[in-house]
Amino acid sequence: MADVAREVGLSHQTVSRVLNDHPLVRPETRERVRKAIEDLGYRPNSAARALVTRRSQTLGVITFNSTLYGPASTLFGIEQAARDAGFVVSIDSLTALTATSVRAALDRLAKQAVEGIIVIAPLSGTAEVLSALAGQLPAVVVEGGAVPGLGAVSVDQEAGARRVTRHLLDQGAATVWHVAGPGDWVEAEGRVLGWRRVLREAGAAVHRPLRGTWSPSSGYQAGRRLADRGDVEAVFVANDQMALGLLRAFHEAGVRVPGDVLVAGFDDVPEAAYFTPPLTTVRQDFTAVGRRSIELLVEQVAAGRPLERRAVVPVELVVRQSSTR
Amino acid sequence: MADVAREVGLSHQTVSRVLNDHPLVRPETRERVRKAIEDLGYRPNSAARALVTRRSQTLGVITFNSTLYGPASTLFGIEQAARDAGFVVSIDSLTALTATSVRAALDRLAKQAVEGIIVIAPLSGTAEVLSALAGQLPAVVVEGGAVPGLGAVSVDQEAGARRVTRHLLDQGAATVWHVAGPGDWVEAEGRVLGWRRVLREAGAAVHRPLRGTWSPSSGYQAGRRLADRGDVEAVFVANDQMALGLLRAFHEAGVRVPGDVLVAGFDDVPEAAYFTPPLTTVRQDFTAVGRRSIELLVEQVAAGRPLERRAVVPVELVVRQSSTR
DNA sequence: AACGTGAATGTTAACGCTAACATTGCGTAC
DNA sequence: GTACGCAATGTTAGCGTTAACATTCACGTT
Repeated sequence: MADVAREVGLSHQTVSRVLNDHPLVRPETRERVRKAIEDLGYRPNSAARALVTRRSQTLGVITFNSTLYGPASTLFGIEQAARDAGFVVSIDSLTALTATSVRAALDRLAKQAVEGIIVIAPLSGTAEVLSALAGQLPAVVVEGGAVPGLGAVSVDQEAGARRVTRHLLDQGAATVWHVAGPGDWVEAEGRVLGWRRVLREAGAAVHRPLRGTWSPSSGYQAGRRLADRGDVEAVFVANDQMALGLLRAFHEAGVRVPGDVLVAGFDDVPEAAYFTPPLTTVRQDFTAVGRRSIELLVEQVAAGRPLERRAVVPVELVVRQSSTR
Repeated sequence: MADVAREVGLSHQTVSRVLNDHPLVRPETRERVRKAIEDLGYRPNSAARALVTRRSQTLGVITFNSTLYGPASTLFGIEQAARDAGFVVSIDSLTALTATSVRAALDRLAKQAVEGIIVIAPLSGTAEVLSALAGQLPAVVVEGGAVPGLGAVSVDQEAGARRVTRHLLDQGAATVWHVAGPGDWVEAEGRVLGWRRVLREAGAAVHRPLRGTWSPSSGYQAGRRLADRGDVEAVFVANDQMALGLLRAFHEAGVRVPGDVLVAGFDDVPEAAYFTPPLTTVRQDFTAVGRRSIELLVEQVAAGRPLERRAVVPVELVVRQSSTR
């Protein structure tokens, strides 16, 4: 910076002013400084700036299962939005989702002096661990249940489940079976709730949901069991991956979809339209989730303290062959 | 730090020594300082440290299409390995892959004073843009072709393509058709090369590859065209997503797989085993790619300058129903 | 007893930047 | 013509850490 100042015959402070768009600099001076910066290839030292301003311009993201379509897309939205807001994103992905591992991740991010944190760790237990953060550091929880004093962004799981269940009933099914995700996942429970509510309202039989792990193989197993029953008319599977496994099991068992059984999933992964048959599903706008998370977080950072805020991202029912006769 | 020093009645420098595991500190003193740090909840200021050491402990990653299974998994491997090596990872994901956007990303990362960069941007053109980096900053290119003076990690695409093509021939096909990825992708070309070579060696007819975009819909279109021909015995599709689309097209056209046509893909996404029929494919160890990238990068960072290094990650043929009679 | 030696600790000065206050100089009012 | 105000720029200090050099002190050597 001193070099640039010398080059234009001004003080380093004026150079700093140009860099920070301070208004009290003559336009002509500003230009001269800009040119000198360019000529000398000067780059501001972010560590020095962070030291004196006490702002790292960094946001931390704790994520779990980041190779799945959903979290990966959310991460993508976060990164884009953070950049637009002038922040850099530091990722910390977990291999296991426990109180200890989340705490360790929080610790690592704190060490980096992040100004705020987004947690994509949709286990019900996460909320508790994070409540320690409330009042300390701005944070947003994605699909992690409500944490008093923090931001929360979630997809309207229940509405999606309701819509897809109603759709299956409308297609003539007497009732709808449900292959749920793991019980300790917030998203899984939201979907169970919506599904059950519609069945109750419609006076349809409510069978106990089958539990899967989100993986295709668990969907496959659920599919085998449902195929064996022989009295199933419609199945709402809690995500597209499991729905794929279920379709496979049905196919092997000679159960035709949608001929014998109607099937619907959740997520709308890019592959869903090309399953056999193309899968009816609920589209989640993961990128929007990422964007909204950053909005909520940046608001807190600007306020200089955590704030309780909530955002719900709407869903969209996508009807395809697997659920239409 | 001064507070800690005061607490134990020592100088701040001794505290610094404890923090940096300097040997010349009495074990007893070390313990006292550790305790005071704990008691006071002191956290070192990374900006101050970065300022004086001129080391940010940060590595940058430029990625493209990070919502796809491959890049997302690679990213995951990178993040894990970087953490183990004591580095923090800053992600910059691109929405478009052009010389300008890559340069902009490099610029943003440079501003963050990253100590090295990994580029997951598998277009042939990337190499040129990055060659400007050679000699400047340690960098590793993933699947981006060789860049003189930089590290490069790639999956052995050609070997994978050779193996899968030979497998299809072994199953009795007179020749193998190929649905390739976009021509400007390094991976796509590697697969074309391996495929063609095996056909040549076997004296089989080499048909012009059909070009897709990696997406299921492009695979679907290719599938329709191949189904129309009626003389196709086997197809090697350049990735699993396109293979899914192709399977769908075949299904609609009444072409049975593997009865009428043998099909194989590439990647081994988690869904592949549950396609209809389960898909023969080539497994890529994306996590290993991430790990190796960090190894190569850390080596350069330790050396204090870019080094030309190459790592090739092996592949594995996974035979499933789609290619076996 | 004086002296060197080396382990353990202390002191000082940067690192590159911004905040806060200080100075300059020019136009305007009286 | 002096005083004032305000825009534009300059000067100084300090953010929290580590590097480099300085000091102290215990101990063994001669």
